[in-house]
Amino acid sequence: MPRRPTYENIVEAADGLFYEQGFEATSFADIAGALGISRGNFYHHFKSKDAILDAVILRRVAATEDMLTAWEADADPKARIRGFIEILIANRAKIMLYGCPVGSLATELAKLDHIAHDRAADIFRLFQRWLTVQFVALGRADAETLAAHLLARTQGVAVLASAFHDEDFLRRETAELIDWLDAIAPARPN
Amino acid sequence: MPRRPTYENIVEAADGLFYEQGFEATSFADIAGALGISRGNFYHHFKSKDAILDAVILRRVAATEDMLTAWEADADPKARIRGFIEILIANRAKIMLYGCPVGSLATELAKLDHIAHDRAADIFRLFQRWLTVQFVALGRADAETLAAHLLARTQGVAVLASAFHDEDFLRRETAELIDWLDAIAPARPN
DNA sequence: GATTAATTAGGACAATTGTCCTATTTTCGC
DNA sequence: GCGAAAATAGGACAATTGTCCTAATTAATC
Repeated sequence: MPRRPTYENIVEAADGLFYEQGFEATSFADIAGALGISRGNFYHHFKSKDAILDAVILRRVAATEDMLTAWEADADPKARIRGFIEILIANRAKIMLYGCPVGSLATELAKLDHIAHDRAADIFRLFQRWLTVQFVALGRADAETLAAHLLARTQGVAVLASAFHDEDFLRRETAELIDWLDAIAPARPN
Repeated sequence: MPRRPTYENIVEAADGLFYEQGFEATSFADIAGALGISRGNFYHHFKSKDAILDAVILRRVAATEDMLTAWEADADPKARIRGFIEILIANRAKIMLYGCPVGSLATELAKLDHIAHDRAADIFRLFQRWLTVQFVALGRADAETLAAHLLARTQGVAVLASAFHDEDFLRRETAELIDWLDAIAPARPN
C-alpha cells in the first residue's frame, strides 16, 4: 500500500493544529510530534514556516472549492444556501471549541500583520462570490450585500458559540438564519 | 506632577499590545520596549505573564462597566442599544485592523486552552446582561435571545470588517442593525 | 545489483521566550 | 539628612523557537 507523501501529511497535520491551537502557537515540534517524524525533516519539503502556512491556505481553498461545488448538486439555490448555513450545525463540535477556521485564522494573521492575511481572507471571498451567485439565482438585485451579510452572521455565531461553548445558542441562531433565508426567498406556490 | 504607577502603565501597554498583536505574540520585551523600562522589572509587579493577562482582563471588565453605565445616561432603552451598536462606527479604524478586542481575545484564549478564557468571555456576558435589561425595558419577552443575537451580529461585522478591511461593509451592516432595532422597537406615536 | 537521487534523522545554531536573582537606585517616613 | 522600603536595571537561566547542515538511510533507475 503506497504511503502518502510526507508533504501532504505535514500540510494536513499543520492544518488541524493551526485551527486548534492557532498558527503562531503551533511549532515545528508540535507538527513533528503529531506525525512522528524528525524536526529537521521539514526543510526538505518547505523552506520556512510561512511556506507551510501557504500550503495550508492552499489546501483550505481547494477544500472550500470542492465543498461549494458539491453543494451545487442541489439545483435549488435556496437549498444550496441552506447547505452553507448548516455547516454551523455540521461542524458544531469543533466550532464550539475553536471557532470558525476561516475567521479565526484571518483574525490571527491580521494581528500578526502577516503577508498571508490577504490570502486567508480570499477563502471568505470564495464563499462570498458563491453566495452572491446563489442570491442572484434567487432574483435578488442586492445579492452581493446579502452574501456579505450572511457571511457576517455565520461568523458572529461562531465567535459567540466558542466563547460561551453554547450549543443551544448555535442552534437557535442557525434556525433564525434559516428563517431569514425563508423570508428572502419564500417558497413559491407551484 | 505625580508619575503614574508602573503597574498601571504595564497593564495599559499590555492591553493595547494584546489587542493589536495578540496575547501569545506579545512578549515581555515588547511591553518593556513600549514603556522604556527593563524586562526584569516586571516580576516586581506581576508574578507571571498570565498575571498580566488577568490584570488586562480586569481592566477591560472595568472599562466595559464604565461604558455601560455611561450609556445609561440616556433614559430611552432603544437609544442605549443604539449606543452599543454604534461602537462599531466609533471604533471602526481599529476594528478594521484588529477586529473586536473582546471577540479576538476570547477566540485566541480558546485555542490556547487558557484558563483565563472564561474570564475573557465574561466581558461578553457583561454586554449580554446589560443588553437583556434594555430589551426587557422595551417590553420584549425574548430579551435574552435578542441580546445574544445582537452580540453575535456585531461580532460577525467585526470579523469580516477586519478580514476585508472594508469600511463600507461595516457601515452598511451597522445601518442594518439600526434598522433591525427600529423593527424591534418602533417609534411610538406620542 | 550498482549508482544515483530522494528522503530522513539528528543535532548544531543563534535568537528569543518567560522566569528569576541580585545589585543598585529611587522614594518615602521620620 | 538617615534608614527602611519600594522600585528598577541588568543580566543569568533553561527551555523553546525557526532555521540550517550533514550524515545516514531509503527508494528509484538502469
